[in-house]
Amino acid sequence: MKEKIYVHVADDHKILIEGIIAVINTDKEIEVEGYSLTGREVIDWAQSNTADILILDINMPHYDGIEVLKFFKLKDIHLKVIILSSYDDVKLVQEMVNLGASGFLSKDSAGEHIINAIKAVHSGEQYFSDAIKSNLLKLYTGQKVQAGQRPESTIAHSLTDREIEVLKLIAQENSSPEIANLLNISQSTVDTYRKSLLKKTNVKNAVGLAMYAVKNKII
Amino acid sequence: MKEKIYVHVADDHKILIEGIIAVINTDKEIEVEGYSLTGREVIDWAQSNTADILILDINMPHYDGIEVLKFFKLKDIHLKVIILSSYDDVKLVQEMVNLGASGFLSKDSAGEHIINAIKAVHSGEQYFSDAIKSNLLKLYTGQKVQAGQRPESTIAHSLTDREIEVLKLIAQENSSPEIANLLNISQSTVDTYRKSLLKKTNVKNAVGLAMYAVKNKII
DNA sequence: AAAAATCTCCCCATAAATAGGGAGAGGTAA
DNA sequence: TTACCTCTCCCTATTTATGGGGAGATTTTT
Repeated sequence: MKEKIYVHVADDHKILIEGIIAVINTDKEIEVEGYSLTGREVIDWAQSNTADILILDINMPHYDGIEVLKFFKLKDIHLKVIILSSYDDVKLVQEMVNLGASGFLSKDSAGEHIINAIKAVHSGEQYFSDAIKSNLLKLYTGQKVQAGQRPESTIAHSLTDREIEVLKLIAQENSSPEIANLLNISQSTVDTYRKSLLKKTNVKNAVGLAMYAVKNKII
Repeated sequence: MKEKIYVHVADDHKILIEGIIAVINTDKEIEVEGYSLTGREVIDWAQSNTADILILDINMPHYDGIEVLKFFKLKDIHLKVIILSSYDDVKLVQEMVNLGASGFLSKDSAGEHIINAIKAVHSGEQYFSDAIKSNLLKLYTGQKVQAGQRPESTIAHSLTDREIEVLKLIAQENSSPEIANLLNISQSTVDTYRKSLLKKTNVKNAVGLAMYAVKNKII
């Protein structure tokens, strides 16, 4: 008999976690080791984890999915991560994959896909839900997207790390002087980021930036 | 033996639906009659429904939960509805209850609460998750909130029609001069609305207003 | 009728955001 | 090496936003 695959689930909605556990329990090869309700819990758990795979929601309070992945990278924690997202956003997928995620599941997808994703990722492959794959293909037309290989690319007008940081803080109601303090840079610099953000996202003002952040799940 | 309670589940995330079904199946008195993935499906289903209770997500594509409730009211469809929301927002609860919802469950709450909510609502009571109740109490301090009775609304600081109009336009990236033009009022007036909006919603700036509008489904 | 709420407009003042420009340091890729 | 990108900072200037106050006209509620 095969050895079991141990999975940890992180999502701020308990109902969803219970659903995932219920689905996973239908498969004898996979076992849920535990779950976390916030990003902070995930990070605490990861220090001494025993699971093979982490199923990670992007939107969580106290460190979101992106920050969790960044933490893993920083601390050199090598854990196979399957992202669970409400949106089939390609840019988000790119960011996640670049941060080390091995799979990307849309919450729209049926439960059975979780099983497939877990097994694929556990055996070293990458797994993307169909909606994601077709969205990816739409973007990379002409460019070969080989299975299991990371698309390199640079999507038009993609935001830099620092710009995303500033964007988050803008969307969290911070003013430029406040952001300058939080990031320990001068207000001039923050204003420079504001300008480039407005240009790149093609919105009119800070409200537009906040909406952009919401749509693209940056916050 | 008691007769069964038939439930219909509406949410755009299939995984969550499966989770709810799994949880409900642990109770012998309750049966899931079917599910819908969009608001439009719910409306189609409601024309010839056979269920006792509808569990309704607020955020769905093609007619959201609020619009579904409005449709029920319009068509005089009397169906016991339990709202499923990501936010414990009191104002949202108020709106939902005024639109005829009988219960309000946060997605953060554990699965067992669904069972309790279904049974309570089926026997004619109202059901609110604990987070909601404590939030409500915070608002109605001093005012008695009797179980099973609809709070007779007018939450402190509810927004006026005009304020909501202005709020929408702010959230759509318009500046004060632009809004003044659009509504054919002076910029001074628009600024007055901005001020009262900031006070009532207790956010810091226009970005906060936009986020408030998103959370409360005003846009 | 009286009270309350809503919509409208104005004054003052300061803080913040937007728009244009330039520019150096450091790293990466062609 | 050259070219490019990113991060950082500055200057100038105008437009918006915020915060405080007051107040008349109309409608709704009590």
